[in-house]
Amino acid sequence: MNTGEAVVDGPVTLKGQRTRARLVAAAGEVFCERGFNETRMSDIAERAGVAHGTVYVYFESKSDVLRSVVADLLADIAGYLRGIEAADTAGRIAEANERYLRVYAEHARLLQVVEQVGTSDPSFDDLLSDFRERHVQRVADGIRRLQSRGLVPLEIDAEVAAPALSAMVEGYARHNRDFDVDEVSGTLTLLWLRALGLTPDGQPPPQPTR
Amino acid sequence: MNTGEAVVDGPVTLKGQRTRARLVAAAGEVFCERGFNETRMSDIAERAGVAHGTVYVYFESKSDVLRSVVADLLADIAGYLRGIEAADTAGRIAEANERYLRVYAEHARLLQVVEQVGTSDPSFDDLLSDFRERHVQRVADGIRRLQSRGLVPLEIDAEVAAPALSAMVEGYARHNRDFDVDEVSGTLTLLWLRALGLTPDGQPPPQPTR
Amino acid sequence: MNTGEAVVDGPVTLKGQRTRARLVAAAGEVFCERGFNETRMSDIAERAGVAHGTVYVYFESKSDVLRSVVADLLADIAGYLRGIEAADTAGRIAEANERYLRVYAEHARLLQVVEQVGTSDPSFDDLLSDFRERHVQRVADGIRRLQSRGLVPLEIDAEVAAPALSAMVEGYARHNRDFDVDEVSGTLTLLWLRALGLTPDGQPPPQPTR
Amino acid sequence: MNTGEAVVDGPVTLKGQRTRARLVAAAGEVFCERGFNETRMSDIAERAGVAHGTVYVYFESKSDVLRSVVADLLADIAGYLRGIEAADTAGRIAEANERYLRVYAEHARLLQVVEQVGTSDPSFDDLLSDFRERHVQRVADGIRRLQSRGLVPLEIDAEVAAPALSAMVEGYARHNRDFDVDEVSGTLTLLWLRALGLTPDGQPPPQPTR
DNA sequence: TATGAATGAGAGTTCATTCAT
DNA sequence: AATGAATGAACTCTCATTCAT
Repeated sequence: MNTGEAVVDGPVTLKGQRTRARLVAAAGEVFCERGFNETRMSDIAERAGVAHGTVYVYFESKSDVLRSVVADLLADIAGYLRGIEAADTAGRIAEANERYLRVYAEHARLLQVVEQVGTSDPSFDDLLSDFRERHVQRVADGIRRLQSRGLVPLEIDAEVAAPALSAMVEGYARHNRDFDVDEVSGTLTLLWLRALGLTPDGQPPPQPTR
Repeated sequence: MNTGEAVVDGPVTLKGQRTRARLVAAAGEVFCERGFNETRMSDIAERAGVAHGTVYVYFESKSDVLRSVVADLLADIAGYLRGIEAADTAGRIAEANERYLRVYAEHARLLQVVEQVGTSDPSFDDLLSDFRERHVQRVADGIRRLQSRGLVPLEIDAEVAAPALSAMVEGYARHNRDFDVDEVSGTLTLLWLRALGLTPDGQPPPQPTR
Repeated sequence: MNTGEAVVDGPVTLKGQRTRARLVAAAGEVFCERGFNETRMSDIAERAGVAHGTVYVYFESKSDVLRSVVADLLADIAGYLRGIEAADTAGRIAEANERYLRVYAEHARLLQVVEQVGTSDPSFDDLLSDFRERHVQRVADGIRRLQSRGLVPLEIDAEVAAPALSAMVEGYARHNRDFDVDEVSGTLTLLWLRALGLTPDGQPPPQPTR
Repeated sequence: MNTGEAVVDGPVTLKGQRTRARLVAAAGEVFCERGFNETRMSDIAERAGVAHGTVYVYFESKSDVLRSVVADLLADIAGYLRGIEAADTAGRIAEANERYLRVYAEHARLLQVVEQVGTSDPSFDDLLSDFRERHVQRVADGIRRLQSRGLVPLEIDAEVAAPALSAMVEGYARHNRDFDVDEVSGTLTLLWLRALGLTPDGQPPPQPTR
């Protein structure tokens, strides 16, 4: 005796859960291939191997499908960026950048699609903005910590530098199709460190005169 | 009966030229407000104060309207970025960044819309990519020139640094609504210079030991 | 495997009978609240606290559910109208009208819904027409009996008066939401009696000259 | 240079006005034949001899089409009921009833359809209720006038009698398909007059003793 | 008996585009 | 050059009904 709706509560049975998962996966693929507006609900259904109407058993609308896809996506990305293991400053920055490039490259197309939708649906814009904002704030905190330790000059405004450096890495990944992470992440990290006044080993450069 | 088509040759009469101009201006506005997909041809016509069908006197399709809008836009931006006047390295970089931030901020929404369309129509993607690529190449040339003069270390890969630093500035402008150019352009230029190993006066820092 | 179908034979077990009864009751409620077309099978199921598919264990279609609801309804109404106890003519008419008003008011919404469906499904139209026709014929018989006893003038066509006076009472109830039966039934009966040429005590008025 | 929408302002050209009129006429026919829910927009278009989408040039939705049909209908009916010419009381009542029966019979099916829709869309219910209420109030005013002239006994509550007698006539027409107006209107008027205590010549009966 | 996932025909609605005037 | 009526393909979403479990 279950009066709840699958759309709201999620599927109850194992079969239902599998179908829903297939749909989310299929939707992710098709959105990447065709973009959001150009994707038909029937494309998603077909890709998942179910009937047209089945999509509406699990989702309320096409936007709702995308929302589920994005939820999975952001959770995936967040997990990927967590757990930096390097101990020293330069190593941590290098590792963070490398991971960012890697995960961004992997999901570039889908992120682009979400941005596309965000242009006309603010809720998706918010989703990305919030995610990015959290990331930027972590970076800003890191910069301020380095400043308090005297490793980064105070003349650098962390509130500007954090979004700027983040944008540098994200923007590189965004605008360069199929780059080799191993090749570019070194240079990007180098730029990042120098911009903050750190040497490649994470130390401030010797400053004889100043 | 007129042998030439207005759509191809452009309007002949003064009245026609004015109508066409009104339509392009109206389209720019409406695209910014609603995005491309959400804009109806009738919205454009209404905003321009003409009948629905009149749009097709001047344009072949909705995409064609956008193409005209974008042509104007990119020409405008290109003009804006041209003619840097500062003489020294740091000043030129500062001026370029400031102009970029300013023009980007002014047209951010429209650029975003073009990108949105680019997601599903490669011709618009190309338009932006080519424009950006030309900009990036100018930056890369600049970096290489500085390297050849010994002002920027050779360990920096200009082919990576140029798109990265460009992305830093563009990305900052993209993700920060309504920032104050005067406030941030200083920090961004500072980061740019330091990243390349230049001091704020455009000189390489004194390097006593190395 | 059971040879008899529940839908045709009615539920066998006590549990089944209870579920079916719950469904009919739930359907009656929801039909009243939303109308037939606007009611979803799932609304009925939900209201009855069973799964969507369960409705089809007991009913063949949505129309079939309504048919069951209507069967209950008409039986209920018929029972209500039966067993007039008053002995004299005026009293019988008054009692009949009062009961009619009362039972109609109670079930007004559901009757309206059945009529709504009758607009496109003649079988429901027939259900109501037959029911009404039986009622009208009883009234016509009564009028003719009064005419044969000389209490109602022969110039009144019983075949017209019966449906007309019935419609007067039904129509009053139909078009006046939440009227007070006790307040209006007196006037309605008075009109009815006078129309037939009877005084409030059920006697024809003294007719000195004619 | 017309920026208004046809849907709101009505068609500008003669051709448009004709098409709109054809659509309203066609819709009236099809609604009568199939009922509202069972009528497809394409049925209306087909009947009017235009393409599917053309309906949406003139109407916003299926309900909007019905609204236009009803507006025409009620205006037509109101015109029909206006302009009673008889001079004496009984004649006026007879004429009013006859006209009502005639116009109701003519539009019975469409009125039924509107009522059907009213079941789930209160705005249509209101349309009919308001129309009926105005009619009833005119009747009530008439009864009160007769009472003030001593022609109708004060014991009759005009607020009940008016809707009741109106319902008698409407209800008769509603429930009897294809009746002959000339045959029944006499009896109905007779009942109406007697109910109010008037003789067929519109005078109160001689009341010797009372 | 009961469940709830799955189906798919079908409806209303949208809107870029065409075209007669 | 301009109009605005007309088109119709295409799309999203609904929901009664079926069926495997």
